[in-house]
Amino acid sequence: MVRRPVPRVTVQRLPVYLRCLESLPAGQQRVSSDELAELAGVLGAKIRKDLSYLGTHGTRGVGYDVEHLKHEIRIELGLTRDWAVVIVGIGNLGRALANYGGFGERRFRVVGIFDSDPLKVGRRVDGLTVEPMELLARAVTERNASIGIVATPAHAAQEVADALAAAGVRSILNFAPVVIKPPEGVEVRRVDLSTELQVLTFYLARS
Amino acid sequence: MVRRPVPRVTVQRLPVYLRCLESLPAGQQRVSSDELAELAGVLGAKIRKDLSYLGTHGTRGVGYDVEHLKHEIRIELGLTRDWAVVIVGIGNLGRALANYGGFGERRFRVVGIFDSDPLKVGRRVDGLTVEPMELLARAVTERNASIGIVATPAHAAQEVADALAAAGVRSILNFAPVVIKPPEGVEVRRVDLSTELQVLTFYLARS
DNA sequence: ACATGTGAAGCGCTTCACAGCG
DNA sequence: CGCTGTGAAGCGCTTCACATGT
Repeated sequence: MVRRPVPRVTVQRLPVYLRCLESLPAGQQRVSSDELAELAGVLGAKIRKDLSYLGTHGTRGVGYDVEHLKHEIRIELGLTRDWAVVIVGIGNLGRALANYGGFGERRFRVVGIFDSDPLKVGRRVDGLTVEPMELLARAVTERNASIGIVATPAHAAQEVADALAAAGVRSILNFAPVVIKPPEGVEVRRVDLSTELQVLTFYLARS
Repeated sequence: MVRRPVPRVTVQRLPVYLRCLESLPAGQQRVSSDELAELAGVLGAKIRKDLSYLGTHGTRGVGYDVEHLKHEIRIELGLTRDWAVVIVGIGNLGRALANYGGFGERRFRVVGIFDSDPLKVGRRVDGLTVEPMELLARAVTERNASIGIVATPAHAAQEVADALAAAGVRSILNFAPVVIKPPEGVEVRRVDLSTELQVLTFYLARS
């Protein structure tokens, strides 16, 4: 019960657990590890082990208090404060992300959208105006953005990531179909439609 | 050198390796594991181990033949034939996916786009017309779709996944922010913007 | 000389199984 | 009794280190 470091795989599951908890009926006060596991598509033992890293206390013979557990996970994930996000690359995907409603629910605020194409600069997307890349650095600083979303074509992604890092962004979510070399001190995660489809065809091709 | 089963993690990296190989200068004939590793952001030993599962043969002292290796990986991933894809849910994200250019390069063909909203049915998106859900089952069969993309709101995702499975789809890529219970015999993968952002804030919150 | 291919060691995560506690 | 919390075992992946082959 000492506070061991939280394994990366556990961190990746916590948002899922949180969402499952939020999907429970409004009146439900308690939940067992097996019940939550069913919703999350894992085994009960994994839920208990994962939650044990948070030092969370359920009640033996009873289960977990839903509200308390949600609160614990939110604290762990840093969701008790707002996070300012900038999006670079306002093509189809960037526009979809800018319009994505899910940001607000989780206290992510899109504070700037940027594109290098002069034809796109000035357009309005979901209440924001597309700004030129020249304004990125100042915007990140002044609006205190710590997360950058890269939705550019592959060839521009590394340069944009470096620019975001230089501007002070500490976390990058990369939607460009390319591996970015993480700038020093910056956490990069990749979301890659094309890769996911190819994993699916691997299994399709041999079944 | 017997053909052991390819580990899941290796399958997930093969598309990345393929993309890195394709990004090499046109004239380059050979590549070493360390060189490819640098591009892919991994260690050389991992490349060699991963490729060993394919029974691929590099040349000791020299490296891998680029064209041959690309071909081997494409075969392994089932990318030597076309795959028909249907997209369900034509909101911002679904529209962005329908417009996504990367499909064609990898031999994925979008053969149908569907939405339950009568106001969206009939609209044209990137050369396709949005069809009503009632036509999904027949379309999957007649157009021989094996992959379904779920881009609906969370509350509709399970139902849509089940409908896709019933229609004969064997692989589903789920963009809805919810865990889908995989229908019997169907491989489901999840792509989740909100989850990824929350993983980032976990690390932001403690640095 | 050089880079691959691979046993073996190391590491981290999953799952088991049950002690502990309400 | 029921469900959590957790050592311990099991499993799969990563990394090492070097024998192997050109």
